[in-house]
Amino acid sequence: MSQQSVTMADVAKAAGVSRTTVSFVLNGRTESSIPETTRERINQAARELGYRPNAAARTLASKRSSWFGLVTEIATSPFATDVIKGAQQAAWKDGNFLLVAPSDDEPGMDQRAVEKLLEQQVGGLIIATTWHRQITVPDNAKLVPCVLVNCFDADGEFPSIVPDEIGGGYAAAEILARAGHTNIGHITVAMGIPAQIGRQTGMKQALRDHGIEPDDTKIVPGDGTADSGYHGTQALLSQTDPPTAIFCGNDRIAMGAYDAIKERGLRVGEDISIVGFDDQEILAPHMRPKLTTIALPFEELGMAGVSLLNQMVEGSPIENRQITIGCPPRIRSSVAMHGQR
Amino acid sequence: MSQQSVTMADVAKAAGVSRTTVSFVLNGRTESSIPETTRERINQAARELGYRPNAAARTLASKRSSWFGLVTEIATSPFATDVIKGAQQAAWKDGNFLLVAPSDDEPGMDQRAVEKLLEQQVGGLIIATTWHRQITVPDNAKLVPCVLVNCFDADGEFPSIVPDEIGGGYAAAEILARAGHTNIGHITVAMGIPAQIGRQTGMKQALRDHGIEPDDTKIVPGDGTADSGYHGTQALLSQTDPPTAIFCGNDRIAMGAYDAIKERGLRVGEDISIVGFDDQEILAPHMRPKLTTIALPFEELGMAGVSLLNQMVEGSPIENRQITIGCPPRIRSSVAMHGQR
DNA sequence: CTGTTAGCGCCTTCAA
DNA sequence: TTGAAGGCGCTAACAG
Repeated sequence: MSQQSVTMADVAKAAGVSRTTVSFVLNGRTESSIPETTRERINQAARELGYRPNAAARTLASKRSSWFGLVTEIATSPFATDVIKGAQQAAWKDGNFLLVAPSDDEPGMDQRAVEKLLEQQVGGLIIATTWHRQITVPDNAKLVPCVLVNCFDADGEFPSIVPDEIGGGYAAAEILARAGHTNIGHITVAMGIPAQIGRQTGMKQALRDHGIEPDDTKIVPGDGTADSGYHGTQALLSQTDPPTAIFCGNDRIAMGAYDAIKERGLRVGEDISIVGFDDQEILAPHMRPKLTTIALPFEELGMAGVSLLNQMVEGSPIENRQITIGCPPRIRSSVAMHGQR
Repeated sequence: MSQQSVTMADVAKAAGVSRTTVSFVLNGRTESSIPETTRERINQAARELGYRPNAAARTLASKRSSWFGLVTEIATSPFATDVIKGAQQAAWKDGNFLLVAPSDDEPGMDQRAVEKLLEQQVGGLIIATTWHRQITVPDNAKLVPCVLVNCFDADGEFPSIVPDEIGGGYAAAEILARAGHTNIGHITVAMGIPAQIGRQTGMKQALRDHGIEPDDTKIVPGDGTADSGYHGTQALLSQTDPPTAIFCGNDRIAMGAYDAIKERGLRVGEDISIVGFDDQEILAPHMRPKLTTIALPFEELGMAGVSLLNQMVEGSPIENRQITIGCPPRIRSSVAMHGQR
């Protein structure tokens, strides 16, 4: 490090006071009130000398660092980067940093990542995943406060923050039902994952609440790819009584659905209504017609993660160990009113 | 921090040696050779006690930290996250961390970000942007080694690493020319930015090299959105001698182009060939037909950034201050052979 | 209200 | 080959 090194002692000397005094005013301690003039003198000296606090020294002396560790595979995938963004913003606001360590499928890597993070004296840990699922948390993560984001552990030992898949599925189906559709298809994401289960459950609930009996023959299993959306849509539209609306398990499925619909000479948002899920910013607003979809609140997940962590670090009791965050609808142009009531 | 605190002194005591000795073996110093038995004894003691080095103490004492700072707006945008990924991997491999600080449009914010990073004793700085462009670097960034990634400063004071836009444009046009197309349209990204200028320049060069005289009436200015691709394509296809192939300035433009083409009852990859740019992983491989495009080497940019930084920190002379990294083609299914030679 | 005094955990030079 | 001692820059009791 080639930084010039101006220390507190230097500032103290220049201002003609002791290091303690400098430490107090520079850290804005109010408990012992120091004359405004002294204060000013010190601040000025610091400025003139170009004093810059040394975070390592501070961490060492105070035994508390200004950063949290984030271990995640997200850094490796473009899908959920907003959780990093949210976490970062929240941390940054308090002058804290996020140390992000890449998570890896290779077994044991997570443990190593956590280990490195602990060496850096992180005050807390966030473990985040790209897609909502169950994980097993490395043991050493228990050494500091730790919260799970977009994932959860089997026995709920760690507080976790996840999207409200059920609510999202409900919202999606409701949009369609409210538009007058009664014959609604669904193409799922990969079977068995929380997103699939939750969204489908929510959808069925919404249908029932709107007086529509869910029909399992209208639900075709997909795998989250555009291809599965394409083929799923073809299957649905080939039924004898084809749906007038389809709730696609995610935006990419919707992308495939668009293609299948257009290929049949039908029009999305007129003949067939589509609702997606995820609200991928690169995709949804750019489709033709622009896709009505349900947003995954990644940024909020990240923010909630650090704020929960903050609470834990400060020792506040946390009331809610399983926080679920709503998935808000993004109404655009792929849904049409259908028939009359 | 609630970590149990086992220090080197503890290990030393347990192993019956001095702290110095412990420090030497734990850091793998070879210069003074310590008996294998002692070594083993120390390692075992460390393991048993659960010793974990304290990075803050190490940084303080050695005056060199194990991290680089990355200031970027990328953390805020899903478009170029791979540069973080690449940088992180490269850093992580050496046991180093990346401290990433959000960059902000608000003037002065970058300076503040750099300031915070310097306080953390970063050994070097990377400044990265989402899209290739010129920036002005905050003054304080000069205090440590600093490299620019996906951007550059006006007077080339900082080493910078950027994608080879010209080469990419050349490759795109060449794919089309080699497929036998001679009437090739182009829809640009936002006018005046390096991507637009470089790609267009490369394209024209490729055409000339293939005996095709560039025709400016075939070049329609866009703005990088799917909408501009849609309208640009309509314009192109309405010409009296419409192009048989279109080089779209980016993948989203290509997305719009697909829609316009399909709407006219033509088939992408048969009647009209399309080449994109960027290779957005969420988009390009999911389009129908899958989009042939030119990849932006984000990950490599990031990796090159930290490896250059490593060199600088170690004081190695750097020969190349302006590194440009190739944009490799991704051949998929949107280009068809055209006519005979 | 301000200054003195100890460390924090580790690295590193110097002796032994 | 190993041990002793000093110091990195800062915080935090505790005096004055």
